Amino acid sequence: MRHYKFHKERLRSSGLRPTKQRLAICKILFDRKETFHFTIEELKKIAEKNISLATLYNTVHAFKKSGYLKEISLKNKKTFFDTNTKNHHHFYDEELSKLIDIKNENISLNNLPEAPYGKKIKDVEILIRVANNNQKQKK
Amino acid sequence: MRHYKFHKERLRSSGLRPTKQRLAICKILFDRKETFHFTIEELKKIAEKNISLATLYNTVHAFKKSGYLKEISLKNKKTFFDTNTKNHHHFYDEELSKLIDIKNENISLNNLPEAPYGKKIKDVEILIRVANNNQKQKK
DNA sequence: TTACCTGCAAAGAGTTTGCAGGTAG
DNA sequence: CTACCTGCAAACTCTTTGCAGGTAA
Repeated sequence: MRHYKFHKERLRSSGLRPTKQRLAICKILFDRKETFHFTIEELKKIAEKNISLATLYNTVHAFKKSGYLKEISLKNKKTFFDTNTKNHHHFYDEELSKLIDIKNENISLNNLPEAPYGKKIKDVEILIRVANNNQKQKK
Repeated sequence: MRHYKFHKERLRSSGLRPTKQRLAICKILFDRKETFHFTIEELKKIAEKNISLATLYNTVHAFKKSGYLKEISLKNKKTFFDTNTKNHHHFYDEELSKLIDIKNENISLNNLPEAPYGKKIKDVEILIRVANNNQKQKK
């Protein structure tokens, strides 16, 4: 429970009370070195014991709203979240349903197109789909 | 019914018989100059009269499988399809739930990162989210 | 104590499927 | 005539919501 205070802080600043279920969720999401990509279902499996879906959904959505989590655009019907909220992009392995961060120095756009009239660019998301080397390249 | 033959051809090569419902769907999707972006729900609304959801889903999925339609990655829970199957990218206006094609000459990546070990790049998808100029920039 | 939180189960939204009657080849 | 197709409604999956009992402040 090393990061307990940060967890409480995150919850408070998301407008949530620090309950033991929510602290357990924080531990899973934020007590790790690596970026964590997950669906609610996976989070449920990891938390397992006794945290209800309702609590998972409401906590995750509060974190998303306050900027502690980011949602990723995918074709998948399940929603993916990312604990890395910095501007960055992803590889997506459809076979494994796994996301992998792309380090920002490894990718860059050289022409950002102009937004349509009256619109402003909010965000750029690049998704690179990958497959195993030994498989057919185009589905 | 100018493109009738092409519609039949598309259906045949997707393993489907050309029935009048499916020809009506083809007309909506392919008898147009502009790229068409749609959800099944929108297609249903346009077709209206008498085409069932089952027929819409099975026809659209067959076209996707045979490469006449492309599915777009979005956070949206509804699936978006695109009649432009060439490699290209999109603006997405979340307020209107509208996709707009980006012309390929207006965008380019200068460093494509190396795929993770044992993987090969299949596809790159860039999504640029836009909002009205007079609104808050970050959600 | 009071407002907020929890788990459960039911309701929603989008998509998929099973089936009995209908149609293309 | 046969295999495939259609519309309908039921089933499924993921997500959201209502509620009655429980907990943080």
